[in-house]
Amino acid sequence: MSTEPATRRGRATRDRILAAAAELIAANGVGTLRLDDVERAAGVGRSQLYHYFANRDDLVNSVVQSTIDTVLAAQEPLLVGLDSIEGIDCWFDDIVANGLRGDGLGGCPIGTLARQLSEHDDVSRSAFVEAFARWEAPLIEGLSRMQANGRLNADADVVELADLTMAAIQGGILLAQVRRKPDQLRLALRGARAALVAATPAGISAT
Amino acid sequence: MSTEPATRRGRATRDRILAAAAELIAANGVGTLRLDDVERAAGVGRSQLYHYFANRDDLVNSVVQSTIDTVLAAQEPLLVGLDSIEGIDCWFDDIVANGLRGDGLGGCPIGTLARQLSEHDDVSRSAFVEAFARWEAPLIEGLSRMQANGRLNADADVVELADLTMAAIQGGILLAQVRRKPDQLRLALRGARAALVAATPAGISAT
DNA sequence: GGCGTTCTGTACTGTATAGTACATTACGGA
DNA sequence: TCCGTAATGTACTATACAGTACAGAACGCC
Repeated sequence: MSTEPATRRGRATRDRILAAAAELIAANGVGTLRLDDVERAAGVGRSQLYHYFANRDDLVNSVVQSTIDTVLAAQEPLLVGLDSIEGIDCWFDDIVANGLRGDGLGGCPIGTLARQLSEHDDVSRSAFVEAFARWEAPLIEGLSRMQANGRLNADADVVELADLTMAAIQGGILLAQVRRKPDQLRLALRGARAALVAATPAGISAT
Repeated sequence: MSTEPATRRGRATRDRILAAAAELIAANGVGTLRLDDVERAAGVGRSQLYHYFANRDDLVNSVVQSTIDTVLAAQEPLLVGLDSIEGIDCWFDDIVANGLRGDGLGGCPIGTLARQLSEHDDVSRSAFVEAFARWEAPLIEGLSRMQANGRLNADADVVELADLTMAAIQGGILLAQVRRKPDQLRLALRGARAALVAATPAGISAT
């Protein structure tokens, strides 16, 4: 069974396993993750793995959860300012800057993992649904505030606008990764921005 | 080694294997594809598999290639009319209508497969890069024609517009699949449409 | 400092499944 | 009708890898 560590040392070991597994997954994907490699990378034995995690799936799920938490926590500061086009631009810039490594890889672990797992794994799929929702919520709130003070058309559907923004982010990362062209993400976000701007009273703005 | 069939019967067998494998992959993903299942589904023995395909990877790659060809061929008729907002709308409608099954699953095998494979498989990744390029080419041409006859602003970058459209499609399918909400794809396309319309002389149009 | 609990090392087992060997059957041309 | 080649059936091997067993070391508490 999966056991929470009871000592400082145990906690450190568990964290090391988690970090090593996360890195391997980020580098090579979930499917090819081997426990042998995790052990070597974390410098632990087989028995540790099964001391802290019930089985391979449990380990993967734990990585997923902690990854989601980390990513969302890192974004938190920016998420409160999503109540103006300028604030959203800042957020987009941050996503472009930090969402990908230079080679167009490594971006948004949430989307990357979701793409690999949600196919046939219903457990983690729902975890991603929740993660997306948590990520999207601040945007919906921000857009709602914009609507409240007249910076967004009254007839705009904020949820739909937020949804299409999320789609643009994920699609941009996907194309950037497959094509190895980080710029694709920036372009995708420009599309979402156009849709947002089109829903403002000003209507059009410079791209 | 992989051998091309030399007789009608052989061709039929190879096709059956390919079809069965494609269906299994579409249903359960690439990673969990077992040769035993392919055999049972196609009604063939192990020796047939290895008569027509070098190994498992070769089979998967063949499925990928034939899937790409099939999807692109099916879209062909619509791809010639992408030189007006109306034509693009038709294309979008078709993608929404045929790109997903009712439950938000099963759409665009290209993107779905790319998501699973391109992570760590460079061979098939480049196949997807090419497939995306082939798919995108007609859109780029259409937008260029629009630009030539003044229906698109002269300073618009047609490649960038096409890229962001592709990103919207893929992101929409991803969200639709993860959230099991087919509607997400439609919204994502609305975002791309807004970006396209913003690059037209008219500037704004009804959504 | 003794004792129970937590933690760790190593060696093993079991199994799923990709790949092989080889004999046998159907086909197709001369 | 015969012969070579393509196609097929079955039974086997190899192995990678998840999961287990169990003994021993480190730790924390009284």
